[in-house]
Amino acid sequence: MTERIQPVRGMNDILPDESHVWQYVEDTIRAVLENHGYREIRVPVVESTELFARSIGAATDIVSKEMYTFEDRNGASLSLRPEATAGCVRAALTHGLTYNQTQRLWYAGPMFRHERPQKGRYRQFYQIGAEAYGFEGPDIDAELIAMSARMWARLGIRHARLQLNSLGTGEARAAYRDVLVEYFGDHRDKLDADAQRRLEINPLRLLDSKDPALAPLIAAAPSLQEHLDSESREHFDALCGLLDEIGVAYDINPRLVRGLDYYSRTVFEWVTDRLGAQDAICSGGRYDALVEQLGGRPTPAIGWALGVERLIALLAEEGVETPPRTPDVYLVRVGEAAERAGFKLAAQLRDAVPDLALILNCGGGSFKSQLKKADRSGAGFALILGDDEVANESATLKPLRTDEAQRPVAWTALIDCLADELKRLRSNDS
RNA sequence: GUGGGCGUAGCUCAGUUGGUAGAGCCCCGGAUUGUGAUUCCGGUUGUCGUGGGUUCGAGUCCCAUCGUCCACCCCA
Repeated sequence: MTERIQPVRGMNDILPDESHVWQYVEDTIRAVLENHGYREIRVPVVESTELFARSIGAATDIVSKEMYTFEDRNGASLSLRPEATAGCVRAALTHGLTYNQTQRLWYAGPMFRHERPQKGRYRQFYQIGAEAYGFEGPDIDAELIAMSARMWARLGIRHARLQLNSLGTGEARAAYRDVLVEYFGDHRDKLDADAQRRLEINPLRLLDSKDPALAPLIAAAPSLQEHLDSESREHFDALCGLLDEIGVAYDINPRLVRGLDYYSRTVFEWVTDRLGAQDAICSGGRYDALVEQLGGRPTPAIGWALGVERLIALLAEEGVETPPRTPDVYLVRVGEAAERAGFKLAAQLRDAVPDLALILNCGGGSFKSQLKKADRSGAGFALILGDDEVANESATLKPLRTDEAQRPVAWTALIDCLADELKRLRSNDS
């Protein structure tokens, strides 16, 4: 045997047995997004490396060591997108979507980060995200958060909690950063190499360190909330008020800081205690400075992204059932004459009843094994075609999911019969 | 990038101190049956992740390598 080619590490196949769960999640979320007036945008998987360096931050781990970066044939440095916000903003600027207008957008697709895979973390992973441009007030923050809460409800997810914080404006955040650097700098001797590296690269992230040795130091650190500018404080209080009003519960977590440089003011994260280390299923926040940073006019912006794999894992963890769509009819053909007649019959039925989900048994097999397959397919009916049936131009319609008796149906009556049965099947479903 | 666990049939796994590769599920054929559940009989499936080494002999011991899982880091 020839040597097999292995799949790329951290990149997964989504097999037929699981793809229906993906479709359930995608369909449910898409419906909620569209119902809130968000419209789909599709942006490239590949962008100039510069775009990510300028938006996410050149010093972040994502950009400095996790991107799939390569040169194209002209020598330009390109990267597979590690997230889609940068691409959405770039597309908005390219096409003038934020010029004197607001936008509500959503996207879905694969992202790429060269990390060591583990539970809930893969090198190719799927995100669905929502972005809103040009909205100043806290009501859009609340809308985006409420929309995500509504998605969990629709999907059947119960174990997700909302963490909320405000980083303040860019200036306030920068000032606080300096205060933090000074504070932790004074206690440098208590920081291990890892923490010291964080202090250099992203001091805010020291606050959400998991290292218990740092806990006392973090607890005594100057608080972000105290350094919030009054405008951000008002915005944040208003957001909390709006969430209170519609009954969306949240925890204010002053240690919630985001890893991407572009965030400012409102930040939030939906976390769960059911998924192990990768516990964030959806996170986002404001990035009011990003549009300008990428060459546009100052434009307020906010968005979130959810991890589809994590959502699906959580769904399984919560025991949410997502049964696959089953066929309506499984056509069993026994014998050569039946195979020929059945093939033609199947084509006629499919043309006449567009909604009909019909599986044609191919490749033979005994009558018994075919019927077994029909049963396992979950079909509502087996339509049996043997020598006898062909001889008198009929087929035997055998209900599989009920105790009803099988009955012969003439070929000429089959289309009407199946249309009727389809109606019954569909009304039973709902 | 760092650390630890694990790689045996399509799937889930067993395989004693080194001695001729197994079970269940699945799949296929048949018997029984209420033409499909149950029960019974028969059948197919393996470079034991890969490459070296030790040994008369390696799935088992040693080394390397790849993959995978979990955690750190990072983050959806």
